[in-house]
Amino acid sequence: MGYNPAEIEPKWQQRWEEEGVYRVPNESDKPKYYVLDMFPYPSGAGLHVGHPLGYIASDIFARYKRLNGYNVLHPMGFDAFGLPAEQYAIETGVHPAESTKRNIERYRAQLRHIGFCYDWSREVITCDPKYYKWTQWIFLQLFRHWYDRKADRPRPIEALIAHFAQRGTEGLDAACSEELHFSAADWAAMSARERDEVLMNYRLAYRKVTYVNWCPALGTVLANDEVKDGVSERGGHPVERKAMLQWSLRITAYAERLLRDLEELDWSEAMKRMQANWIGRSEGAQLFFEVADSDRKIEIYTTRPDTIFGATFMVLAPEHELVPEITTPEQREEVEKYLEYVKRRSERERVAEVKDVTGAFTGAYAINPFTKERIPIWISEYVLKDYGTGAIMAVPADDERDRRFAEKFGLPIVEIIDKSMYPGAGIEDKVGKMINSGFLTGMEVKDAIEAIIRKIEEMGIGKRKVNYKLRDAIFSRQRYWGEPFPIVYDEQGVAHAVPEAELPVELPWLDEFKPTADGRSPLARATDWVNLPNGWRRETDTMPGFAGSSWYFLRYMDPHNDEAFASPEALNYWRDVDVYIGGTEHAVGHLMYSRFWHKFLYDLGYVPTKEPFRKLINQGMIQGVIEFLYLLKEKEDGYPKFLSAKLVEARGLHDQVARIPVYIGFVKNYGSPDSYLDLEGIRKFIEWRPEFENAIFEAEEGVFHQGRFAPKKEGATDLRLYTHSETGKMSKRYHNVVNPDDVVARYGADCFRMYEMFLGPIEQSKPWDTKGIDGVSKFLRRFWELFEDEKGNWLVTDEAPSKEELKVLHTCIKKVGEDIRRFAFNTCVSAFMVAANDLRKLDCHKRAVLEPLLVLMAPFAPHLTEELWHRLGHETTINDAAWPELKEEYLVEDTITYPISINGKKRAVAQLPANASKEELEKAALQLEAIRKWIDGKTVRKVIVVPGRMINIVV
RNA sequence: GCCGAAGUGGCGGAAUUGGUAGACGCGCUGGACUCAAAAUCCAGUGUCCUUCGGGACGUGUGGGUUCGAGUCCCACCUUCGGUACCA
Repeated sequence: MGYNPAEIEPKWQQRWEEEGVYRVPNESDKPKYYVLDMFPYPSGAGLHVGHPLGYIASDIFARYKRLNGYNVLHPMGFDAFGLPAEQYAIETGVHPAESTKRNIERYRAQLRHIGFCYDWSREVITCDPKYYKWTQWIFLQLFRHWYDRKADRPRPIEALIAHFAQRGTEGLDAACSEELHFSAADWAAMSARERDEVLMNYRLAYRKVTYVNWCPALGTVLANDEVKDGVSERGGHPVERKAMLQWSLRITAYAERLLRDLEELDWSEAMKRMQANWIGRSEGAQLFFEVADSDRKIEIYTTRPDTIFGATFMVLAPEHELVPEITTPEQREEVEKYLEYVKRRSERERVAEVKDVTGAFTGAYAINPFTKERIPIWISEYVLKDYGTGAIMAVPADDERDRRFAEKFGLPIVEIIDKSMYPGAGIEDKVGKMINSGFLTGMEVKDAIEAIIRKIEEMGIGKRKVNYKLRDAIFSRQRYWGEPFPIVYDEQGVAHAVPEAELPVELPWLDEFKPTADGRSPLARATDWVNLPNGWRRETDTMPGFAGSSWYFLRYMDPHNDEAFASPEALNYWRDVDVYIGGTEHAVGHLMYSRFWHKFLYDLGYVPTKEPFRKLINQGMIQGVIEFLYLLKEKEDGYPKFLSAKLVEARGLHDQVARIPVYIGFVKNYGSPDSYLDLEGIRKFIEWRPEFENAIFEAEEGVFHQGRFAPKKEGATDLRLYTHSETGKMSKRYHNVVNPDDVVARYGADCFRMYEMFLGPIEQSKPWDTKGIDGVSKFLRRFWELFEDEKGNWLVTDEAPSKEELKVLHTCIKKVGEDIRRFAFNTCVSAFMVAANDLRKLDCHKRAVLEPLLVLMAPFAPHLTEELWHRLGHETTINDAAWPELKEEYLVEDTITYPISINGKKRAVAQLPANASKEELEKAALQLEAIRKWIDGKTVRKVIVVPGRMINIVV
């Protein structure tokens, strides 16, 4: 009897599954609605309580939409290719396919326990050959197309070949890596190999030389976040930048459209701004500087061509192709030393470093086309090869970094802008009057920019250009656990697409996952697979994590189709994702790539919408508390020694201790400032980390060593080894993962769902704290008791509800409806609590009130409401009920409680009629006793009355 | 560094459009029930002062706009996310 989630939840989960309650058809008279979660990467640690936050929110919204008459697509799947599984394989020898399968099963079971309304028949797993067949297929479409800027859409590569055969590059305006110029005759004379290289310059999926973080000691390529301070995070081995021929995707061809189409999206302004900044559109000029005493030219891009008279030196990216050529013999040694240094620097370090600029002089000079002066050419890490042209004209007077560079290396600074009439304008603000600038002198910056560009174009040394910070996406990984490329190379090294009929190119089974000695992917070891009978060879790189996740939302629409990635019928019915919920950590990467792929498929006529995700909701992270023990860096008498955090504090030993994360299950008062290990906790800790078996543990009360406790204080029998608590990521490595299964087992899924929502707004990050969950649990029991008392007596009656009871109900209908629509689920839970409290006070057990309330709460607590719904006599699922209609007439009040302020400070409240006029309200307020005492003897200067809101008297 | 977000009681948070700051819940305090404890129920709970009427202060810090600012503007501090091979 009574509310027993352990009984009703598995029962309903099973029945829903048996009856296919959450199966979604691809045809329906109802309007469609697509609610999507960012699918998880199934890590070995399992789901923690942070993951379901967004899933619960989307589940509530999907259920809400279904109750409002929509055919709702709400699927789930797994992003299953990726680095961690491969890393795990290298460490343990367990094949990624096996660990991934196991992890997915665990995730699936965990998700099931929470009672989501997923249509599991539509599950998508990116490492499944049936799925990645189509990832490869889309890649091939990219490979087979180039972007025609005139037509503003991709066209088949055959059209480009025809163009070259007829006219060479003449009249071509195509997205490319490098502007090429050749004639039809040149094209005709090219070898197959040369033609392949030319076409690579235009393909949307193409190969070029790019740099990777190569760690010779580990024999592997590292992700940027695996590199810290120029060495590998694991092991601290040196890392260098190594050039490799790799696949890239020409996302830059879509830069303008990716930027422009942001406007029509229902995303937060912050998110749109982040995407826009990532795309980084700028307007400026592209121009050439001649290298002195040479026929070489250096191409630069600048957003400030107006400052060219102040360009007193040039800086090239260290990797710039002209560097070896122009470096003079005297400077060779210095330049090479500098290149050696840069090789060890990560890209992030290179741009982030602002305090200390570094560089080297090449010995060569360029000619400033306007001042005609010889200006030195330097190289420096702050100029990046892949941004702009990899070369800049340095204007120390008007650019912060250039100025620092000039100051450090004693280069001339020529002031070119007078900003005296713009007080407060920063060095890089585009305002001021030009000085020392030849024909530009006296102009305003804005006019000067226009004038100089016109002049540059007139002189034929450059042209106006729009540039994007967005770079093409490197699409090769020298890894095993990813999609193989559907590409083969012939004897001459020319890339060919694998015929569509032969897709998927399946990933061969390997037992050794380390890359080869020269940095090629582990797949290179699968020689039987790599070498084809006709002498051709397969591509051995694999695709990155974002390949499979860039289009998975389309596959859910028609997940078992073997003829197409999804049928046109399914695509035309579901169209796009109406609401997409996921973390901000994907703000740029995943969302940008998905938008790019989607636009490409749209251009080819495969999908009916320009954008994949109409509305985006960003969910915050649920953080964990990390509990650290302090371990002295110096051993004491040869024993490791742990100190209570309070002792470390008192003795000021922070510099002399290391922090060892401890499993939170051992810690008393977990999460509070005075969390600690007692003797029992220490024993568990030693059992868990046997290497500390002989360690000394010292706290205020005494010392524990080798199983014995020596009290410092008389009579002490236990100690408190205080831990240091910090909020941070919930992660296996900090041993602070809270498993939703444990919470569900203790409180039930409905309680878990509501508590996660009750914690706060979904878009905010917050630490997980189990303490508050009792409140929600208590609420659910009280809610149940509106229907059935503890003794099992059914209380629901068919009496007509009172006006007051209807007001409680309709207040809740209004609040919950509004709040679900604005994704404020935390306040919905409060609204349910308020309603339950009020109804309990009114001793209301009437069906006419409770039944609609049940429907309101069904999205939040699906099991409990389904159970009570059936007990009320319904035979069909509550998911097919109708959302209760709001009747405003039950909410109107006769009187309103007005706050009355003097000079903006509240001094009194008064019940006044709701229909009173401004004048009546003013009069009533001035007559109040509590108000008179404030205004007596003063003049009332003004009375502000906002009907329905407040009254303010100014004296 | 750059881009983005957030700072409100002891804690999670509420205040939707510039209009009663602290809804709802946790915790805490007191009471009821109980041999006792748990559970449950009732009452109180921002801080300080108080003659117990009330008063002063209070939304990261400093300034500003306004009859009125948690909300708008300027500057700063702190924390979190991203920064292109973690997913």
